[in-house]
Amino acid sequence: MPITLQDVATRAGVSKSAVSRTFTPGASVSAKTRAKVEAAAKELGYMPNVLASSLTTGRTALVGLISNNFTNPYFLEIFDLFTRALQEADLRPLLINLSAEEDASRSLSMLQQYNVDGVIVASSTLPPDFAKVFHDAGIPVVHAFGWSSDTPQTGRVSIDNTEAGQMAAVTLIERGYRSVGFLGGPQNAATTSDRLHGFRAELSVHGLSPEIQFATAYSYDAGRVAMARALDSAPSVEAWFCGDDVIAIGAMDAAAAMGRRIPDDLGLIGLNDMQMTGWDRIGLTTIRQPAQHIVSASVDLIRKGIADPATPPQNVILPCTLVERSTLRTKP
Amino acid sequence: MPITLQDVATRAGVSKSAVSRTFTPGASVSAKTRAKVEAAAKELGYMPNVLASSLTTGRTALVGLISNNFTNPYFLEIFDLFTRALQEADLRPLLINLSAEEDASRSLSMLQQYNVDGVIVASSTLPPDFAKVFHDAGIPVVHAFGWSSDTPQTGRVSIDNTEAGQMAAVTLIERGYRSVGFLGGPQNAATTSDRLHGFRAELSVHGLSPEIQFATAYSYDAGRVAMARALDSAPSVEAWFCGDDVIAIGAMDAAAAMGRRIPDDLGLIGLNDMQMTGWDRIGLTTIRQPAQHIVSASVDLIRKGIADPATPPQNVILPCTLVERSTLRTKP
DNA sequence: CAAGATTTTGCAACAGGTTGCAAAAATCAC
DNA sequence: GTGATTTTTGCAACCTGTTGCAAAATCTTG
Repeated sequence: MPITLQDVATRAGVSKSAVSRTFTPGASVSAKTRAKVEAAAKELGYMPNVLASSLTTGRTALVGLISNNFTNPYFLEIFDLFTRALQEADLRPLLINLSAEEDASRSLSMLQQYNVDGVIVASSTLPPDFAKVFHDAGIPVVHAFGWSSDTPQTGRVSIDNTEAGQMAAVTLIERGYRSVGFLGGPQNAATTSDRLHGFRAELSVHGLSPEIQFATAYSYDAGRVAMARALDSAPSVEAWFCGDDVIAIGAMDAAAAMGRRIPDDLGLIGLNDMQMTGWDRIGLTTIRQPAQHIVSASVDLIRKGIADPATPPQNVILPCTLVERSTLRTKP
Repeated sequence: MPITLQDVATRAGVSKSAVSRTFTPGASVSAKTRAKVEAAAKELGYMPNVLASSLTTGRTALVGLISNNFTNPYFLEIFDLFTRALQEADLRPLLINLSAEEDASRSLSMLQQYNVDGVIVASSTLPPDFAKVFHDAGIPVVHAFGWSSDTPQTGRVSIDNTEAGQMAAVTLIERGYRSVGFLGGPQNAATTSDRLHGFRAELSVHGLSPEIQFATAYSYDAGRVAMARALDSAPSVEAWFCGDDVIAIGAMDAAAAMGRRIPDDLGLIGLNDMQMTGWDRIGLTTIRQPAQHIVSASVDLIRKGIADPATPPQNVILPCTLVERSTLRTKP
């Protein structure tokens, strides 16, 4: 049913090769034959079959986009950015939702069957060696939003989470908070421990040390229960640095439910700066990840990796910035 | 580099055909050869190349997942459900973000190049004939979340938006609201007009007719500006039926900003029941779309369409339900 | 155990392209 | 215009699997 190379060749009165070359950038075809072929192709409505050509070229333009953060609204923004950036680069995202099983090797074999050109791991909770599996299999890979301070074996694009933690500490201290807490995301996530590390280090410079709590997930509910627990066990803490905006929102609601007013009775600072933190009824002060840049840098890295598989893995670390809203008291 | 059929065949001392048949369900292979082949395949770590086999079988297990709602948090829930359901069915979502250009034929040719087995259009704003393009090209397609009352040419799974509008009207009337408004999504969306139609019809039974406003998008900002305008032009309206939860949240904030307390001074009812409507600081009363069912029915339809391309397009219409929270006054 | 029926197997063609190579055509230099 | 270059072209092999077909092997049955 669909039009093939051969059909076009016959129609244009040339060989298959000529047609193939017409559609291969940089191949040798004379202007005349190219014209004939293009005319025939247009008449017939021909579209080369990417899959067939991938057999010989080894290229599919398919990129695995793996994430396990399908419940954090921030990631819708991330997916929006990624799909657009990939489309722009003429790459097609093959989406994998890892919420269920987090087995890298299963994803790997699936993506290998489809001959993906590269893989983007968009997750703050997947372990750093998750991406390594792809790298070891010879597939260009970049882990976005998940940089941590341990050995960099694969491409990474992220903020420096240690620095983010430090920025949170600096901010809280500036505002005169002395008794502060860290309400992190899942305890085993590499990003969480980096953030905690930076937060702690900066505090200790000022002779302070934080109360510590972990939410079990990057979600409203997890943030809410963690904060309820925290308010109970450490009621005197004046301000909390939350591991993520959505956790912070859960925390806000937990605090409100216990009659604490924000920011008068309790300060909160989040991380990410997802859109809805700017909504009136949220107004969360937060540390902004440069999502747009992280995404475009990731796609750039993948493109380079695809263009030249010998490219060594690269790390890109981008700066984050404070976004002031209304969950911290102003300078004392 | 990767292991091929031939490698396994040589290793196992059989022909390529034998290996191929071992991996083809229902093919004729003796237990002995199957065992030999499986052993060899395991040793070598062989994985059949889906793309190569798609050449002859015509099947890729790829499903185009098209949406243009990458800014509405509700759709993250939808993507989560779809990716899981597809994975469960051994289908792979090839994601297309149509936020930029909404040209069906471009998506079509892209997806044709990849030989997708089917297409799911997950959108409430794309026109009903968007999906038709795929259907006409002989690709099984289902339009989820976008059913409207016009002629059904393709598979559709959705709530009955007319009924949803009616349910909103019934609810508002029950609560004693007499002066009500419709704050719809984009005016040209088929779902919007159905909702308006049902809303209006039910009101007219009671001798009422609604104030009408449209937001320019399904987004917080659009809802906020539309409501600001609405409060200005129709300050006496007591309750609004919003086209969507995120619009409703924007509307809540606009009302709050103008000093209207909810639900005392103004009632609001949304549609979708996305997770965050249940957050304390939102607490939106809304009409729930059975997202889980819509998704699983969509995937079922696609599977049927793939299994037997002669299957006629089917429509599935699922019921919605009211979820009471705190943006409507209680019965008078 | 032979004849017939059934199952298993390998060959070779095929799916829709790409590409190295040598022949053919066009271009250039003189 | 001729020979040397350069460019364009088609042939045929190849990419990785699948499948119709006929031959080979195995199983039935009397």
